[in-house]
Amino acid sequence: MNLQQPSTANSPVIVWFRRDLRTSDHAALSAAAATGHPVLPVFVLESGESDNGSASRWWLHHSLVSLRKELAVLGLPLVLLRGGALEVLLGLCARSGASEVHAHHQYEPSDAEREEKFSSALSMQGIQMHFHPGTLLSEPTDLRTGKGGPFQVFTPYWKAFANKVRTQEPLPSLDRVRSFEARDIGVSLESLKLLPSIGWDGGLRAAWNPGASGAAKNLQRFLAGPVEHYDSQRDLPHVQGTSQLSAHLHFGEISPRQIWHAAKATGPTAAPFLRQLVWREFAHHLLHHFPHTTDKPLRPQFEDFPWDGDPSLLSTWQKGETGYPLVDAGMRQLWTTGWMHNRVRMVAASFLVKHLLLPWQEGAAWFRDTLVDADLANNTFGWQWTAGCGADAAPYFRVFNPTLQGKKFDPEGAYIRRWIPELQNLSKRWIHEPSSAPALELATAGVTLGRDYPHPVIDHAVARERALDCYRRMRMNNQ
DNA sequence: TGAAATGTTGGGGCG
DNA sequence: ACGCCCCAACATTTC
Repeated sequence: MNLQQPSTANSPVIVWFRRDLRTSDHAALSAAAATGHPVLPVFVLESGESDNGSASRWWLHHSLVSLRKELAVLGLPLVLLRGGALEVLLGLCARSGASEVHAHHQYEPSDAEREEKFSSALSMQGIQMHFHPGTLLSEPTDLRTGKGGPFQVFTPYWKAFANKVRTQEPLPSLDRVRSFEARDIGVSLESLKLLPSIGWDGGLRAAWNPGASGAAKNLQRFLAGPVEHYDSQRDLPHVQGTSQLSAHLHFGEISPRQIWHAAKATGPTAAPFLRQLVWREFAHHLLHHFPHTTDKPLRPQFEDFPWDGDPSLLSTWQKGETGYPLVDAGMRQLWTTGWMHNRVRMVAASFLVKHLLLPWQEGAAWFRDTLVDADLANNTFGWQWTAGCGADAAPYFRVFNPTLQGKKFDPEGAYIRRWIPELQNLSKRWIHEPSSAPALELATAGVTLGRDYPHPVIDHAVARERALDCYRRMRMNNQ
């Protein structure tokens, strides 16, 4: 039976916005516009989405505000709906008489299967569903090892990427687009309740400007200077030496190929930064081929690793009260701004799994809850890398010394002072190890350990030995 | 995209 | 002048 609705020149084409909240270099929007039909942009808030931490929801709210403005420039509305996307889209097609839906692919576990399901369910109703690439520079299945399997080590992946992937130029920008009259359809942005009910979001507002224009601004700032010294400065947490694009990229407010081409145009010095973009590709490649790694270690010998640290220390870590300044500064930066410098992420994450012996899954969950850039693929990859149980992983015996990392990457203590004001007046000699500072130094700086700033929750040398011991035991058990 | 322990070397103080 | 020792600086190995 043919259920196809009569498609007229006035029947709309729906653009289903997902994590691609931009109007430039937007394959789905461009394809819809090219049909000549009126275009109906829609965003569907689904419950139970993986990125539903409060910080992430805050970002989404403001990103939708921004998208609505951008669409208005093209003469388009943005319809907001909530519920299961399939039901919602079917309903919207029926109501508006649409016969085509365009969207970008997404790449989290079960997305591929789900997109299959969408395509067939919609085609049953005579509606064409088109999923476009555009969220990544390469599809997760594009690159294969010589043996035909997925990569598990970055360097060979990087080589294959450099050899095979040709990144297209971004799409030409759109002029006005024919719009579909969407009156009386959809709900208000406020009713999505994405904003926090109590005002804890001041730090986020001060730090970020969600949306495509904020993304463009960060890219421009980065390419105007920091990109040149990226290799040496990206590890300094008190310097704005990184692109600050992670959250914008996660929500698709800017496309990876826009970044790729803009960076490349600045010359050969952009190479280290471009390589960093390919880590994102690698993380998505891994998650696609090993979807179970969101909660299980990639390397099976870690299945029953004894993560038997004191569970009460999880909240100590979350609050930034471990007594190790670099770890605490990072955790407080995260809580306040929804973001943490990457070098500090490595140190703070290593501290949770190796010093505190708490499961990396707990850390990953906390990061998903609090990061504005919370991204399942990147986050999963990063945590497994840190714990030593993932792809291209840090060997387990590589235990970061948070004090040394502080001295090395924050030699003046500027980052510590920014996020731990109670240590403000401690000299750079002692700011990374207040618990070793002479009593006079502490007194002069007005710091009483245990009152103003905590004693270390565990001694570094002791923790290191304990972690190495667990590793040795695991190796024994797997022989 | 470590850190700590251990090993090696070479300059200089000193008898 | 010579050998001995100390130890800082660097290199290598181990976890």
